[in-house]
Amino acid sequence: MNADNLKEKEESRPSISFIEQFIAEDIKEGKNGGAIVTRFPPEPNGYLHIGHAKAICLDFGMANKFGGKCNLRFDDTNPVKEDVEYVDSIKEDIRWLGFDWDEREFYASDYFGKLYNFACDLIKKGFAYVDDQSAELISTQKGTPSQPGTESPFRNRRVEENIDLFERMNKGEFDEGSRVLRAKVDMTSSNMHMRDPIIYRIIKSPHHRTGSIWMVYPMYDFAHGQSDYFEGVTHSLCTLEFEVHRPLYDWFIDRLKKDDYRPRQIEFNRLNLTYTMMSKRKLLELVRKNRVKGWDDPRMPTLCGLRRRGYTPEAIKRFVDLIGYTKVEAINDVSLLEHAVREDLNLKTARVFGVLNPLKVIITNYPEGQVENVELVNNPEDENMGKRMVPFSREVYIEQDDFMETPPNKFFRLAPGMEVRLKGAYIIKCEGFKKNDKTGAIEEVYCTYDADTKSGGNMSEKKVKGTLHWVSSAHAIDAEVRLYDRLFINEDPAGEKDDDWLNFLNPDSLKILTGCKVEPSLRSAKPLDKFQFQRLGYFCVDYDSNEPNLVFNRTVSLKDTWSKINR
RNA sequence: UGACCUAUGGUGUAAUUGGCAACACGUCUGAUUUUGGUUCAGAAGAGUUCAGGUUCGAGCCCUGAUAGGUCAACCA
Repeated sequence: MNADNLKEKEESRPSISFIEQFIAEDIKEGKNGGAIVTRFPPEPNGYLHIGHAKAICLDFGMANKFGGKCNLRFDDTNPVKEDVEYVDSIKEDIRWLGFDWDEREFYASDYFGKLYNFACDLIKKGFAYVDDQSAELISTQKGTPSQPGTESPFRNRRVEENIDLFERMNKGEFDEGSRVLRAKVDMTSSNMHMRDPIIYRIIKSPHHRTGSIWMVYPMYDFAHGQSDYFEGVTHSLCTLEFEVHRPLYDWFIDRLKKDDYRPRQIEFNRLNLTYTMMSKRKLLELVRKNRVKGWDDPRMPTLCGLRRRGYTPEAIKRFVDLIGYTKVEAINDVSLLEHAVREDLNLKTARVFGVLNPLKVIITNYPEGQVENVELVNNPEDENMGKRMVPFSREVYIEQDDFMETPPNKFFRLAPGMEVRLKGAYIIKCEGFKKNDKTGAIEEVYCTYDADTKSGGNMSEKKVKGTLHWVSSAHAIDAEVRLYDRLFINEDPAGEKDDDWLNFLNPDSLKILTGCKVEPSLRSAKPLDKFQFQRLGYFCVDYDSNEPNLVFNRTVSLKDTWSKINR
């Protein structure tokens, strides 16, 4: 597939999400004067992962599609969980994906004043009250989904008393947990969120942006919709679990809005990936318990982890495009993500020679000390990527897997008496090998080469079934390669148990291979450069290496039909 | 026991709004290939959760089941 085909394919994609249809209808009906404003509202309490990428692509994508704008808004209403470290990383990751919020960077904390005033307004109109009860008592009074709640004895406090108490809550006169502000909605509602939801609580920890000027902080439900309103957001896209919050969202907007404009909440399905655990809480736990080296550990499904692993933003966006947005709780197959990565990297990456498990081959009839440079195409998919010269000599390394003493049927590589081509160089024939008597390991393979079969030469039409990658032993650079097998966990998230999820971590998700040999052209490779090691997969140069040599992370393996045949 | 949401090949999504169920991934064949990659050609695989109803005609509308999910944090 070339770039044009890909473009064609993308354009031919027929699906239009229900969200797109909703927005198109709203425009048609002239709602909000035809304006389209969306927002991406992360809480700065962790790093962004691939699930967020789905939301980001939608929020920015819909704005772009309809000529609108997308705001970046940090939902920082809970100071005990949040930190500037996360703010910075979130911005970096969104930019990496290729989206820009220009100057529209907002914080829910920017609206603390407005929200406070709105809360006072609700109190004055009899729509909110201070409750002195304990969390436990409030909780039991809420009832259950099938049984209505009962009203708090403080529900009908006088307005003046409520205002006074709320002000004093904010001055720090009361302990955390001693009082809350609740909206007066309906304790008998079938929707639990409407049973006089708590809208303000006392928190005395300093906020990462506002310091200690506030002692009361709004809850999500009291901040999100209003923030949307303050910013002129028209379409507030969020995940399915917020569906039951929508009546409350609308309830607050009804009491806040002063004109025809109103934001609309639309829910879509969250991303679930097989073998992948994406709960922010659990990712944080992995980092804290040092089960991974950090948020950007290449095993992490975080955007920075995937980046370090060698994923491209284009591949991630393509994947998101392929899975679509619906209201079905879907579990997407990682193989589709991996497909998207291969599709993108196949076009972009230079092919290089690297041998993961070296086995020395000695070409007995090749002159000792002779070195010749053979010419190789960097990327058969893209001529513009040019060619390179790779040194060839009497001793080369091939992959251990590429030699078998007693080969099975359909084995097209090297075995006693068999001929293969060393890619870009000569056809060689296996004449013998040295085996360790004790371990049975093959230590060296002896071959002869046919000088007339050099690539590009006259006799080069001679056909052999197999072509091997190789690295000249005298010129090879030692490298370390980290192989990643799937992202994370062995079982699908559906089967995941909450208590012992750490045991689901795939022990094979990181294998480190040392002593790998790579061709000398890689000496100039820079961190995050990506390559395709012939027949082995796509690899990305790591930036977190204490070793003097190159370290590669395997991005994704190639489709390997041989191992399937072998199975 | 309640409210809300959802149900289409193995997986994820479509179906011009009521007109022969299509696409992608995956799987399997074959061809080309100096990557067992890529590319190309082709195949198998669902009759749309079930039962009724409306209609000339239903994946789509109606009724009722069934299954799964969400909701009872001073988290977002």
